[in-house]
Amino acid sequence: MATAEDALTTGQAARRQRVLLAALELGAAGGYEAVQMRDVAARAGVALGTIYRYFASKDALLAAAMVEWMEDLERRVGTRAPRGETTAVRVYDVLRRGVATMERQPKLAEAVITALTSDDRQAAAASIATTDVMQRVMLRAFRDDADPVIEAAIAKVLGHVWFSCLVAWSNGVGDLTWVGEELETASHLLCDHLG
Amino acid sequence: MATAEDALTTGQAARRQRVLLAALELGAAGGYEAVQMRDVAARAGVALGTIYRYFASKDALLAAAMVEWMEDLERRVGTRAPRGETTAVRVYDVLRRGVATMERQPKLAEAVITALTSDDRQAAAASIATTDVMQRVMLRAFRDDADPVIEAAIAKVLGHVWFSCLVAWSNGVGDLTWVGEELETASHLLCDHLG
DNA sequence: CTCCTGACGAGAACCTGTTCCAGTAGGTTC
DNA sequence: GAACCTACTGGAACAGGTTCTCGTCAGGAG
Repeated sequence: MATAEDALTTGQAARRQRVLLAALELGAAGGYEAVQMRDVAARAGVALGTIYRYFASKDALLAAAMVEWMEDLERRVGTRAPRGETTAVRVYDVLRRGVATMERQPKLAEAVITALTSDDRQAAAASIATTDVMQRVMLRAFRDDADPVIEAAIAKVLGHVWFSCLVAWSNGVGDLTWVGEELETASHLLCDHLG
Repeated sequence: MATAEDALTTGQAARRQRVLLAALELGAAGGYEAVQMRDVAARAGVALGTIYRYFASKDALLAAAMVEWMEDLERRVGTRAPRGETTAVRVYDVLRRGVATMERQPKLAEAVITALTSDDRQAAAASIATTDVMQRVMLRAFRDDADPVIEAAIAKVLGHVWFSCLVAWSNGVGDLTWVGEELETASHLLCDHLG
C-alpha cells in the first residue's frame, strides 16, 4: 500500500483525493445508495473507469474513506485523555466518542459501515484496520497496572460489540442511543471487576 | 407476518416453500453470488416476478432462509443439554454448536450472513430474529440461581461477538477456528466469575 | 353460465456497479 | 523532432437485482 502510494505522481494523488472527497460528500448527503459511481466520477471530474484504477470497487472506495475517518478519530482522542473514575467509565467514554462521531454524520456512517460489511478484499482489510484503531484507542482507557493480555482480550470483545451494534444500526435496527446503551452495559460487564 | 401467512392458500404456501428451497440449494452450492434470482425462479418453477410477491428482495429471501435454519438449530440444541462444569464452558459449548452448524454448510452460511447485513427491512427483522434465537439458546447454559438480568446482559454481549465474528468470517477475515477462539475467550471473560 | 378479480407466467425493460474499447494527451527515449 | 509508452477520457457494453406490461387462467359473485 505504502509503496504503491509513493509511486503516485502529484497529479495522481490529487485525482485520487478528489474521488475520495466526492464519495464522502455524496455519502454524507444521501448515504450508501446515493454514492453512485457515475456521480462520483462526474463530481470528481474524472472518467468512470479512472475510479477503478484507484479503487477495486464502490465498497473499497467507501471503506478507504472509513479508514481515513477512523484515523481522524484516533488523532482527536489522542488530544484528550479518556475521563472517568473507573476503567469501565473511561472505556465507555472512548466508545461514546466514537458513536458521537457517527452521530455527526449519520448518512455517511451508514454508507461506510455498509461498505465495511461487503466481501470485497480491500473492504475486509479496511474492516481490520478500523477494528485495530478502535482497540488501540480503547487501550488508552485502561489502568497501567492491569494485565495487558486481559486488557487486549477485553478490548477485542468490546470491538466486536461496537462493530455488531453499528452494523445493526446502519441496517435499521435500533438508534444510536441504543448503541450507546449496549456499549455501556458491555463496558461494565467486562471492566467493573478491574476496579 | 403470521396473519399474512395464514391467508396463503395451499398452493401458495407450496410455491413459497419451493422458492425458499431453491435459494437454499443454490446458496449451499455456491454461496451468495450463486443465488441469482433468475436461477431461483427457474429451479423453483415459478416466474421471476412471483418471487417478489413473497420476498421483498434477494436479501429478504436469504434472510428468511437464515431464520428457518436458526430455528432448526434451536430445536436440535433443545434435545441435548449444554455440557460442561462451569457456566463459561457450557455457554461456549452452545456457541460452538452454532459455529459447527455453519461449518457443515459454509457456502450457505456465507450467503445468509451476507444477506443479514443488508439494509433491507425484512432482513433486519430476520437479523433480530436470529439474535433472539441465539440468546434463548444461550440462556439454557446458565445456572438457575444466577441473576437473570446479568445473564441476559451477558447473552446479549455474546450475541454481538457471535454476529461480529460471523460477519467478519463471511467477508474473508479469519476462519471458523478463529471464530471459535474469539467466542471461547469472550465466554470466559464474561462468565468465569459466575462460577 | 357469464363476469370479475386477483395471482401467475413469460419476458421485456430499467437501474447501477463493473468492464471494455478506441482515441488522445503528456511525458520519455532515441 | 519522431516514435512510444502510460494514464486518462468518453462512451458503449455487460451483469444481475428489480420493476413493469400484458396475456392467461382459476375461482368466486351474480
